Amino acid sequence: MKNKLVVHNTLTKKKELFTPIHKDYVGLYVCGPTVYGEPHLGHARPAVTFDLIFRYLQHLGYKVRYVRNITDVGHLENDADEGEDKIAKKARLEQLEPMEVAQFYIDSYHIAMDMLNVKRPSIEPRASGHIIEQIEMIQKILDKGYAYVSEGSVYFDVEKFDKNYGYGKLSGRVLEELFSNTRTLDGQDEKRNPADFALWKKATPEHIMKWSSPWSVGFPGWHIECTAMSTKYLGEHFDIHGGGMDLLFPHHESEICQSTIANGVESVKYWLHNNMITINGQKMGKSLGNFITLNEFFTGNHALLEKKYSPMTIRFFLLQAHYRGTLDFSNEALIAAEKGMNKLYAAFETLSRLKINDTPTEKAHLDWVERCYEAMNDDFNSPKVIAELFEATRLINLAQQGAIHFNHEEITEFKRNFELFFFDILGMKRENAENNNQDLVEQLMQLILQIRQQAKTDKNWEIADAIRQQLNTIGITVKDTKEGATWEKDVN
RNA sequence: GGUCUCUUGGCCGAGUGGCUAGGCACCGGUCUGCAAAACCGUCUACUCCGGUUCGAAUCCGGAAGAGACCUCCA
Repeated sequence: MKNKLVVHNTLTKKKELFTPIHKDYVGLYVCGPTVYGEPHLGHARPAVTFDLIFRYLQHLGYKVRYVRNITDVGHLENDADEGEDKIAKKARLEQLEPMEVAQFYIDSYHIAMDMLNVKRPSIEPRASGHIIEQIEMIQKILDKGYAYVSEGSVYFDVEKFDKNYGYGKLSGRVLEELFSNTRTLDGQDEKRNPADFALWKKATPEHIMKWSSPWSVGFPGWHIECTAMSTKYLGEHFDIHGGGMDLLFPHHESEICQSTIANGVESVKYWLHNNMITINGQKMGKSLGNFITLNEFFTGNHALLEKKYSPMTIRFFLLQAHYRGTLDFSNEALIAAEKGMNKLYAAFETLSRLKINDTPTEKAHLDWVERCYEAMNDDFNSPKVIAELFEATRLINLAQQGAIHFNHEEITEFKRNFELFFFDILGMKRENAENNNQDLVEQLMQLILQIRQQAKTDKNWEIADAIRQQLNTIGITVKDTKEGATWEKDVN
C-alpha cells in the first residue's frame, strides 16, 4: 500500500509516485489562516483536505510532522505593499490590542476546526513568534545579492532571480508578461521592478504592529514567514507543501524564490493545492463578501441557508468532492450530503447488530476495501471511497434482510475496515464511541421496545405511536422491521 | 488583455479508449395498522463541431460557455 500512493504535484502538473525524502518520515507544511475574520467554508476546505492527507499518511505508517502556520502579521490591506496591516486595522476599529484580535480569531478557528473533527497539526507556528527567523532569512537573501534595501524596506529582486533560476515555474507565469499587464499600483517607486515583492516593510508611524530590524522598524513581508517557518521546522528540503489554489501566485511562487536563494535548494518536493468553494458558480471569498462562516452553517443563521448543517455534514460535503475540483455550494447539495451521511452512520449501527451466520459464505464481501485503498492511493480520491462505503452499506442491508450472510471472521474484517475508512481516514466523528452508558441505554431501549411491542400486539396503536413519537422527539428513531423493532440515535 | 483550468443526467459529483460510478430527488414495486427505513426495479448523461480509432464522454484540434490567477483571499 505504502509504495503505491500517487499525488498530483502542481509543480509538474502530473501525478507522481509519492516517495518521502527520508524513509518513513513525511514533512507536511500547509498555509493556514490569516486571523482577521471568522472562519468560513473556504477555510474548511484546505483544513479538511490536508486533514484527510495527514490521516492517510499516518495510516500508511508514516511518521508525519504536520506544520500549519497562523498568519498574524504582515498581511496587507489594499492591493499594494503600501497598505495597512489587516490585523492592525481591525484592532484600531475595535479598540483592541492587535494580538487580542488575532487571539480571538485563532480561538474561533480552533473551535470550528475541532467541530469539523480536523486533527490539530503537530506544530502551529505564528508569524509574530518568528520575526527573528524571518529577519535572519532576509539577511541571507541580501547577502547573496538577491534583495535590496530601499527606504528602509527590503525587496526581493525578481528579475535577477528570473535570469539565473527561472521565475514562474509553479504558476506558469512569465516575467515579461507580468510587467506589461500588471495593474498600476500606488507606491511602486521604492521597487526597482513592479514584480519585486517585499521581504521587509518599514512601518509608518501609525502602524502599531512593528519590530526592530537592521533596516527599519517595520514588519515582515507576507511570503517570508512560510519560508522561514517551514525551513525551521521541516528543514531546507521537505516533502509536501499544501494550500489553496489562490495562494499559488504570488505566495507560493515567492516562497520558491526565497528558499532557493536562502537555502540554496528548492525546498518542496510535492506541491499540493486544493480548489475553491464556489457559490452560484463564483468563488466564495472574503473579498467578494459572499462567504458563509462555519458558525453560520452550524446554526443555520444566514439568509442563504434553509436550515442548519452539522459540522459532520459540512465535512462529508467537502469529502464528497475531490479536493482538486471546485465544489459548488447549495442547500440542495448539502441536504443530499446530510442524508447520504446519515445512511452511512445508520449502516454502521446496523453492522454492529448484525446476526452472525456461520454457514460457509459463498463469496467474500470485502472487495470494496481494496477499492477504497486504490481510491485513496490515487491522489486521495475521497468521493470514490465514499461511493465504496455506500456499496458496503448495500451489503450490510442485504445481510440484515438475510439475503446474504457473514461469518464471524468476515464480519469482524468488514467492521474493522468500515471503521477504518469512515472514522479514521475520512475522519467522520464517532458518535457515542466511548459512552460507558452504552450497554445500559441498549437495555433500556430493549425494554421500551418490548413494551411497545406488547402495545402493538394488543393493537393499542395510540400507546405504540406515542412511544415512537416521543422517542423521536428526543432524537431516537424507531423502525419496525420484519425481525422486530430496531432503534438508532439521530446524528447531530 | 495575458496565463491556466473546467464543461457529465433534475441537483451534487467520480471515472475509464470498449464493461452500471455513487449519493440526493423523482416514479413503480416488496414490506407495513400507520410511519420511517430497507430492498428490488425504472428514468433522465457525458457543451458543440471536426479528426485519430474497429470503437471516444475518455486522445487530438477548433468553437462556445463558465471559472481562477495577474501582488487582499483558503
